[in-house]
Amino acid sequence: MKEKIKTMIYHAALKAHQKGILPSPEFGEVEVEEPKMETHGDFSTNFAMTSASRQKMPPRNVAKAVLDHLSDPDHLVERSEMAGPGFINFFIRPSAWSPILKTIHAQKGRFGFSEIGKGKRVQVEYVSSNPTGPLHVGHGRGAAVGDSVANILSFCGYNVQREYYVNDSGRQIETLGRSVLLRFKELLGEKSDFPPEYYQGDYIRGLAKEVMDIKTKPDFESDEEGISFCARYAAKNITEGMRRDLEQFGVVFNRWFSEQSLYDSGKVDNVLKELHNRGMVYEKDGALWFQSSRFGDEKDRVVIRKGGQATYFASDIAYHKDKYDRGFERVIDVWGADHHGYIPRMSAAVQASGHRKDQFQVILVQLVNLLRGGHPVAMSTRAGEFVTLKDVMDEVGKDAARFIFLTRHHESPLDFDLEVAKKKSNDNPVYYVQYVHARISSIIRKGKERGAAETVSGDKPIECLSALEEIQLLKALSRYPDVVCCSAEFMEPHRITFFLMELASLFHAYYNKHRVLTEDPGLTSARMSLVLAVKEVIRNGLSLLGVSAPETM
RNA sequence: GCGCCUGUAGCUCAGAUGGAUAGAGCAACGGACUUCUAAUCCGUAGGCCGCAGGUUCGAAUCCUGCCAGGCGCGCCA
Repeated sequence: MKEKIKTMIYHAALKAHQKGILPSPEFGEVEVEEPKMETHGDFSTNFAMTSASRQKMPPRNVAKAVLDHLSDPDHLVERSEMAGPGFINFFIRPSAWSPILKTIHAQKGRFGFSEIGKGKRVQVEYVSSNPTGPLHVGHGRGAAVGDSVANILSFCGYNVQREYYVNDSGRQIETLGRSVLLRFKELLGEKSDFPPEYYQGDYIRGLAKEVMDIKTKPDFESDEEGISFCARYAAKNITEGMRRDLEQFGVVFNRWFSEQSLYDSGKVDNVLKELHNRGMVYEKDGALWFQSSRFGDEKDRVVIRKGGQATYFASDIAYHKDKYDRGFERVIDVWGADHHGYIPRMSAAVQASGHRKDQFQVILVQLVNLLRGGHPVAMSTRAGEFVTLKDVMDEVGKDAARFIFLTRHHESPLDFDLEVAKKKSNDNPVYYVQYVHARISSIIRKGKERGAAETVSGDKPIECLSALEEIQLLKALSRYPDVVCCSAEFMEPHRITFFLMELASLFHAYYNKHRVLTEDPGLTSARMSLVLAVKEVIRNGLSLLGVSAPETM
């Protein structure tokens, strides 16, 4: 609808120019918005104001020229007017909204899809938590955001791959091995001072017990062998646990990419050699530095330390190069907001390997404050005490957790209250939205019992949908494709969440005021068509968020 | 000290590319179930959009400076 209005304005301006009323043929982009106030119509444009200087005419004269040349072959507009300093407002004929139902019923679950991605290959990497401990709530938010962004991009015509980067190499893994080995030795009766820099959580003891089951006696040749065995065992085990938790959370990756594999295949060495050949690395103070400052970072960064070990950054350079080598045109990383200082150097690395700056984007996800009944839940990573993602899922359910994670812009901190998330009331937005789906499902069932089933084809006359609440619902449904598009463009799933809450609110209001199943078959059919469309869009939107749409509640 | 993010109703938050009189939910108060699911709805009230300047026809939105909070500034990950 909005697009049609844009076209109308453009054509009117063109015609006015041909008749010599508007001097310039340059119109710029025609912008159309939906005014907040009903008295300003259904759509409004500031076209006259933005092109006033170009046309060298007062805005109101430009507006008049456009208004005088509007043509409306589909008869969408009931009336149009000039307002204020030069706005042009359009009032849509109420019956012009209902054709959207036909589109929805024809496209079903694909309604709102688009081709803006043009099949472009894009990779979304998310969660990528170190395999040194279970996933906690913060990772859950990252998972929800990343997964939803991937869903949305895919829906908008991108060829999306979902990837998890496993940091299964380096010091932290060694520390993990040491931690497990030490607990293992404790189980064998050795006294130890467990160092504070080791992983403290109880799960380490659990892993040590499992190691004990495999190695019934301390038959490690050396500590080194023990560490390496425990490290490999623990990392594998923890990664498997993450995979299970994420699956329960509805998140499934196309690929789990091992950091270690980058070393094994020589890709880290290769990328450093390549950078060396191109003069982008240099030695200083016994270390090897990458010239990230040439690409906008505030200083150069070490890739090989004095002792000869590569930094995490070195494998990250190799990893990101590999992403582009695999053919991804766009790479999106979802990171915790505390890593934001890492963006400039990563971006520099991407540019250094010959890619455009805009081919690499990072979505920063802010932290989650876990509450219970308004009071903070104590969590200390150092002491290894934290509420895991699995705990939260088991307590509040997958749907509530995912939905609530997506009720905020990803860059604003989120209070997650376990009590609220469990509540089955208006406080809890997920049920508010899902309830719409269940209510409509119930109406459909009742309708079928009454033999109204065959009237639900969606192709029946729908002119009788003229109540205010019906027009509002139709307008909201018409907006959905635009919402999805924006959500994809800005990588902001919360736009869909908010849209769904608004649509749900409109539906509940409608439901309370009007009956769908009436004595009038024509009216009943039209209303069935409307609520079926609402149901379809609710399900459609929820699926982009990774939330289910129940038939009954 | 430098950099990034945030600051909107009592609380939690929306307001993309600047648009007209600032938007929800919660909490508070008052109403609505003999009806297709009350996990719902209707009504009332609530605001120097952190502060001060600037840019222009027009600013919550853009620029500058302050104030407050969070995060980051390693040859850690």
